[in-house]
Amino acid sequence: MSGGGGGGCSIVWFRRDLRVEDNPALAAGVRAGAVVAVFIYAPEEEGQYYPGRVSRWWLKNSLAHLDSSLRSLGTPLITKRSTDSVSSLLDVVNSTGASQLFFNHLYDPLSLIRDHRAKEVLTAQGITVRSFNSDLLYEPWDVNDANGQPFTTFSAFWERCLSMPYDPQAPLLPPKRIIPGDVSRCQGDTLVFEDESEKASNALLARAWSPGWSNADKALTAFINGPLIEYANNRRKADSATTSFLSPHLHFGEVSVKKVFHLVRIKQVLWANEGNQAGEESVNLFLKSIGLREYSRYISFNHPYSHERPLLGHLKFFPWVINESHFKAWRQGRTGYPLVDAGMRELWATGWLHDRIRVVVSSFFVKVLQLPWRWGMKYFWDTLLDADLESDALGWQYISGTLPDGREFDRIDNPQFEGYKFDPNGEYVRRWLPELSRLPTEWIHHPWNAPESVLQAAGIELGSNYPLPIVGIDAAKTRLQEALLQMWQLEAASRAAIENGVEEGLGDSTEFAPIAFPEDIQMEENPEPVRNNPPVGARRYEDQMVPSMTSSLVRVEEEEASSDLRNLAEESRAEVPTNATAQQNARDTENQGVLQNVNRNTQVQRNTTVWLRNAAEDSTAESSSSTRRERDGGVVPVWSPPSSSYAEPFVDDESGIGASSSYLQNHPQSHRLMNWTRLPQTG
DNA sequence: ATCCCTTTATT
DNA sequence: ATAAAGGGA
Repeated sequence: MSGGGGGGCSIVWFRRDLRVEDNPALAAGVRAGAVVAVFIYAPEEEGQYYPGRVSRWWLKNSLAHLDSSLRSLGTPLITKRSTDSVSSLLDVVNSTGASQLFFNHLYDPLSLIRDHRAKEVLTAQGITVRSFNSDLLYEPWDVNDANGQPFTTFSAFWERCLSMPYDPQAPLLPPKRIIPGDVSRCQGDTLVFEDESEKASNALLARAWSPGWSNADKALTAFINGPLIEYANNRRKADSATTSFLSPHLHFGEVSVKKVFHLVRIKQVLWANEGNQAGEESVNLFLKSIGLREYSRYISFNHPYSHERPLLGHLKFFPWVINESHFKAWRQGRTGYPLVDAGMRELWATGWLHDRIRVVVSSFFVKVLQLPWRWGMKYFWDTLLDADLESDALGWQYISGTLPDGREFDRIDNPQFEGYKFDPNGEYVRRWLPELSRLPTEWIHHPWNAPESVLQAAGIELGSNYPLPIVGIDAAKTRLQEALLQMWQLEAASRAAIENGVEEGLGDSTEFAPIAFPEDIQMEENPEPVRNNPPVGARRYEDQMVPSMTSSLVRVEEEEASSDLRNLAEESRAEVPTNATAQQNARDTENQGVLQNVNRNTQVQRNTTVWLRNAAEDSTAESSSSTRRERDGGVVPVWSPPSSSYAEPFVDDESGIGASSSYLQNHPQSHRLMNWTRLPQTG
């Protein structure tokens, strides 16, 4: 039972590194001898962040792809269904006699804790555990400023990454063959990632996307040899298919960032030699987006609560508008702002959104609707094909103005102006909002200003087949000013209370009473009183209008409808207009009929939310010296209070958000993780 | 050169 | 919002 002696095989534990190329853990396993390749599916461990439907679809396909690659190299992928990854690992150890465990690092808060526990538990069993960097150019603990401190702004961080004294490791080749370990006594489980109705909803995804590491590799090559050179010019257009479309591949580690970086750099040198300025600029911009992904891991590692709490403390005092019908209107794309609505419908229909539009819809959510950003983040999590906790947390914190270098909080982006910026001809809006398709470009981004005659000619009746703005921009500005005033007052009061040593009651109770994500029931019930007139062609007008379909897809869609009837009672049923707007690239059109049903996982989420909350609360600790060093279930990274910075005052006035002085000094509640690097790290 | 205006980017 | 960068007189 000791797990075998020195001669045992190695377990390679796959997680979000679903590739055989440039996979250090796999390479180490192969080097050490016989390999047992394992994937453990334990979504309940993710708590509130149980993966969404489209994300699970991707995972399913990616695993199948990996399995067949591994088989062709000599060994199958053993899959385990679990609620406790670590005990499943122990099972595999015991049934295979493995003596070593190899895996690649992850940096989200849950993985940090779980992986640390895995190391402790397996090491205690006499297993040699080694872990590697496969997800980043540089490990977070290797990128520090001149004082050895972590960076607190992106640009400084990225500058440093680009000028590190040593290059990122060169990508590893895939193994030529793998000696299989003995898995005859190791029971694998068949993993189920979707139920019947989800299967139907997912049917169209495969037309637009090909999960799997070799497909990721093809996508990378295609991008580098194609759209990359025009990236700088095109990246501003909401509608163009000129982004890399690598994000879901990257999320699951189907392609290694080091390889991306490496290949893109080669192009850069080439273009630099040719004097191709635009090409170089494009490379820099694309690499920057890779850098943001790196930074998201960096932030997550250094501030493992960043998916739950604002990095700048004062935002915890912001009086969010708890308005579930606004939340619903946003999700359904019925806010009355065409660019926002088009984006939300594309998201709903396809699980995909251009980065620019992500900014537009999330900024609208936070600044105009003033809904709690975590709701929006959770919805992204549930609906995005490339849902990624670290990236999404960074994105939402940036938008919310809760990063030292984020947008200023009192700034409101006007969707009307952004519309003309990112979608100057209104094509994007017309594609996703068929009810506005006949509106002239002059009014397409602000129909509420359009003369009655124009609206009539376009078949639009505001408030009926397309909503009036649910919140006016001016009203939003006013409310935002008031809310900010209130926020600063509360913050000041809390600070005073702490300084007087009264007790941190005010601060802490708010801090740790994050506004709960609405329960699904609450979300789905109380159907909004809807518009009186169905849009032309709509058959169930109480349901949401969604994007137009290509005619070739309508048939599939209708089959889907019948198999999905039980969802009619819920909100998330899509109506399929019959007017076809075909054309454009496959990715855009072929996705369109895909339906989203958010929160299928109610049950699971309810049962498991507690885990996450405990973990987060404990690890974030109070804004005073953390004494909580242990908790149920295992060892966590040990926290240490910021040392000298404690005497420093908080930000002194409203201008503090963007203040240039040290973030950590101004925000001592943001603990640094002190001794993580002391944990066994190899590779 | 210098000023003034426009454009662009912001994680 | 704002600051930096670019362009034109």
